[in-house]
Amino acid sequence: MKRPMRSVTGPRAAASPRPTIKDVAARCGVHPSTVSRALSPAMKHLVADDVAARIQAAANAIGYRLNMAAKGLRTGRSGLIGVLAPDIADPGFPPVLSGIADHLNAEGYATIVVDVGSKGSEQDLVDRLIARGVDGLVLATVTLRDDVVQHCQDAALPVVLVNRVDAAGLLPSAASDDAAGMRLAVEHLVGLGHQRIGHVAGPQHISTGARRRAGFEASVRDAGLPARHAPIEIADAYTRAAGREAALRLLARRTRPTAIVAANDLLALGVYDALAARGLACPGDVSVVGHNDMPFVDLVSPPLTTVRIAQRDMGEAAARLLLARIADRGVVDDHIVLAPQIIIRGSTSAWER
Amino acid sequence: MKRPMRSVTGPRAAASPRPTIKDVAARCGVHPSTVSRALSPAMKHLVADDVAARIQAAANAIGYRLNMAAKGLRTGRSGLIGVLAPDIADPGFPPVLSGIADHLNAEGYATIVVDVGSKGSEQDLVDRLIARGVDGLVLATVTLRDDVVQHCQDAALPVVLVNRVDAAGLLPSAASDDAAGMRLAVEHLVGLGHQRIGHVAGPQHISTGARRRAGFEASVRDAGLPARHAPIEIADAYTRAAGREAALRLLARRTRPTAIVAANDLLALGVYDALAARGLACPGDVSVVGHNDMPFVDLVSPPLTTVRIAQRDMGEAAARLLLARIADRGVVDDHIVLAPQIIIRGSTSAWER
DNA sequence: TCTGTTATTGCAATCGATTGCAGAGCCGGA
DNA sequence: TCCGGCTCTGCAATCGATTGCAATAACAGA
Repeated sequence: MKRPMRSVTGPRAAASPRPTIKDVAARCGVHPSTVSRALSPAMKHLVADDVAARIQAAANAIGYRLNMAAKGLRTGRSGLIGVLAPDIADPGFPPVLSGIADHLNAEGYATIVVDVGSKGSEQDLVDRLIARGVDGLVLATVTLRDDVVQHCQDAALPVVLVNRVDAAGLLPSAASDDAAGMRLAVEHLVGLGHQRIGHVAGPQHISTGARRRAGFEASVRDAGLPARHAPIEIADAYTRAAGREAALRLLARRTRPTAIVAANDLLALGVYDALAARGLACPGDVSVVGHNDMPFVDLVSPPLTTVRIAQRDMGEAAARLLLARIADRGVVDDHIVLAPQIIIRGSTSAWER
Repeated sequence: MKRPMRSVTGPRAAASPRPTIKDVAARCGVHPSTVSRALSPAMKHLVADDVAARIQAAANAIGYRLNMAAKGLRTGRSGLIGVLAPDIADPGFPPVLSGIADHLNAEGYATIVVDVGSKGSEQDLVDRLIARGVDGLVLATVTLRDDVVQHCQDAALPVVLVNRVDAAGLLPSAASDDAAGMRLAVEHLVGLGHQRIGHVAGPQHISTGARRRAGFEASVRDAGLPARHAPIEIADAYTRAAGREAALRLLARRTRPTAIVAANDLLALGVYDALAARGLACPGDVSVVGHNDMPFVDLVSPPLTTVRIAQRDMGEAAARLLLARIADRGVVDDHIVLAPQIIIRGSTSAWER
């Protein structure tokens, strides 16, 4: 009776409307609430086994699928998680995203990825996610002192950082041990006999930039190198071009470093460019170490020696952390740090002179 | 000050519940329906200007945000689009995704990306997206003859393919002109004097694999090369390892090709591996051409000559196509094909002997 | 002054699922 | 035979927003 009515009323009525819990109920001669219970693992124990089975069967028969929007409206949980990424196209990010999404997926959550590119304010993007009712946010974008964080606090939205930390260390995060990574790099070079090691640092308002720089300074100090033998130039973005510029400045110094540690593989590739521009050989004249071990850096020439960080694990850890926060808002803030590993390839060699 | 307060009141009680349309209504002394109209661009003309302004102000004042779940429930449109990707970590995909997401975002849609990795059946993933009420799907995974397509048809769900086409050409799609791409590659090599050109083809159940192969065959024929001088080996996946195996088979042939066209950059890198394994130089002994121009292939050694496809545009076109379908289900199916471009780098050189 | 518009606003049903509460039926024990 | 207690199911309210319809007011024209 209802159907015909509808098709008269509207243009798109032809497509059979998705079956609802009511349809299943009608087919089984039970009340919708019973169907709801039978189909919910948590409430299933409240309904008789045979009835539950009948309902299950009917649901399958007519291809019933739960409507998440309706459920979300009633329960206040959407099962949606937002992920803010600085740039999806950055080759470093997909593995992290994959780790996040896989874990969340397994737990029944769906992931909305938002690229915070040139687009309007990050605030606004967050607001749109809030409008969608996300249950939490994974931020891969946060700078050391960031408004977005406060914004989320105000909205009482669970948040975790991935591959970043905030200045105050207030937010839970999953990140690589930046200091340890730099130590691996510096010790590798020192072990090869290098005495003058430069650093192309990343932007200092990003935690990886600041922390890797600090790690570099500490490692170099511990290795007994005087500061003037460990010059630092800061790149203003994590790009190949910025790496090139910074490296050129480093190479222009009075005492040229025999090795350069870059804060990031992209920067390291920029260092390659700079060396080429100056007619210097790598690793013959200058050894280079990167950071992140992003895909295909083993294929560049020379294959890049770099610090591998556990990106997938990082993503998964972040997801787990977020879920824990969502489940119990009183949980202690956690900082998961993942151990890096140095991958020695062809861009570093012994220095003997 | 804020934190303690919150923790005193209880784990989540303190967080003031998100203001609803009712709160705004109460604050303005009007009925919720009036608020709804005032805040909806399409219905705004129904409410007096001064009232609308008052409502706007109040909404801003208390930080009101529309609840998409509720709206979606009522209107039947979620503003969510699902994207099925074969593998997010594949460096070829992010640019496409970025194109899709940016366009959809600008139109007010949010994108849920699902990695169809080792995970359970694709059907199931689609069902979960349907449960979330997605308004449409972008499929980057479809094989030539695929159940998923039928599944979506059954669900009356608008679908577009990206970087793929279906065997029957029934579905709208945005893809690169594979035949033209292969023609560019072959003509480039023929122009360099190559007379024996091999092809490492991609999996034949994927449209790019089949179409690029066909394009190769046609181009080679048109160039006047006999088929026996244009051997083909099929890789069983788009991976570096599979490319290596196929290339090894190609190199083992009686008359070794002097150039190899790979269906994909990843396969081309596998060809590099095979050449290295056989002690052959590229491009000295064998020239290599890839396809896609994925990030950083300009940095490998030698820099890869490859066919660049317009990935970002492809994503954007797919998004536009999908939105058109959603707006008007009767729209004619469209196949958008994007023109490729050859990027000549260091992996190809003249053949003179 | 009366009638017919037109411009605004309110009312109430609705989307689909969840859940506290109440009622029905049944069992065993006294 | 009656009662407490248990299991299972139904009822109805609810989540937040939208929208067809009705109601009111204001206003123009006759």
